[in-house]
Amino acid sequence: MTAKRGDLFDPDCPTRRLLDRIGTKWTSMAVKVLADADPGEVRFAELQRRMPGVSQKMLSTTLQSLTRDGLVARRVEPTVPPKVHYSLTDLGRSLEVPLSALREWAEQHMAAIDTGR
Amino acid sequence: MTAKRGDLFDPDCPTRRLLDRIGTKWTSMAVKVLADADPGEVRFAELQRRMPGVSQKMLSTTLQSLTRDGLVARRVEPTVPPKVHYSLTDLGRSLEVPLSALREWAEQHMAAIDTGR
DNA sequence: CAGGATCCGTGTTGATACTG
DNA sequence: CAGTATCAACACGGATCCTG
Repeated sequence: MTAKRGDLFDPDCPTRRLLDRIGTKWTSMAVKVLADADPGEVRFAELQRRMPGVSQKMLSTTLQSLTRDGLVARRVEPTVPPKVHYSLTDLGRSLEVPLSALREWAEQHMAAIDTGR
Repeated sequence: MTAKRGDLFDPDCPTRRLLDRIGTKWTSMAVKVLADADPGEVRFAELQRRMPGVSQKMLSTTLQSLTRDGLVARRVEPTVPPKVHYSLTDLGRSLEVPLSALREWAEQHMAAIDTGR
């Protein structure tokens, strides 16, 4: 609130806080998997299947964080056993725009970066 | 090459590797400071002055990483004492485009995220 | 002036086991 | 199925001292 807009040097700078979130190991991958999901909704186990290497704990933590931040919606079917569906919110989808721009840049230039070293 | 444990989700995931870099604590700030720099070149001590809170070690580490990746150029004046100038490369400047889009998103939506919790 | 070397606290990640 | 709980390992970041 009192932080100046665009002030990267403020500890509460929004850009840094955003990068703290999408920069964590599994967040960006989860967002992409959800964005690419065919029905829009993906269940927990299916998410884990599409994110090779993620542990249950980390997937759970990641999804909780994204849900708290309003980027992901969580819908529970109270069946036995329960089914939990995750999907991007409007906010999450809006993040996809700059994020996909970043992905394009990454895909175009990271190879050059690797060979350059 | 033998696959290492933990990161075999996709042998080529440039996006995550990019986020690993710009998601670290000081990288995005360094890029922005260099992008906004008036003469384009900034010396080590000046960079540290413009990045409140960064330690010598972290600034050094950050700049080495950026330099290895070809995002930052390092120019040394062999004087005594030496002067080292840092600047963005063309590649670094091209990253500024998607990165500034991300900054705009952050400034517009992070407040909503905070209030939403 | 620029940055390397070292030590260390802390947070994040991960493996494993357990539960409603 | 969809998590939670616990413990251990490790990388990150910070403080400090040292050097060409």
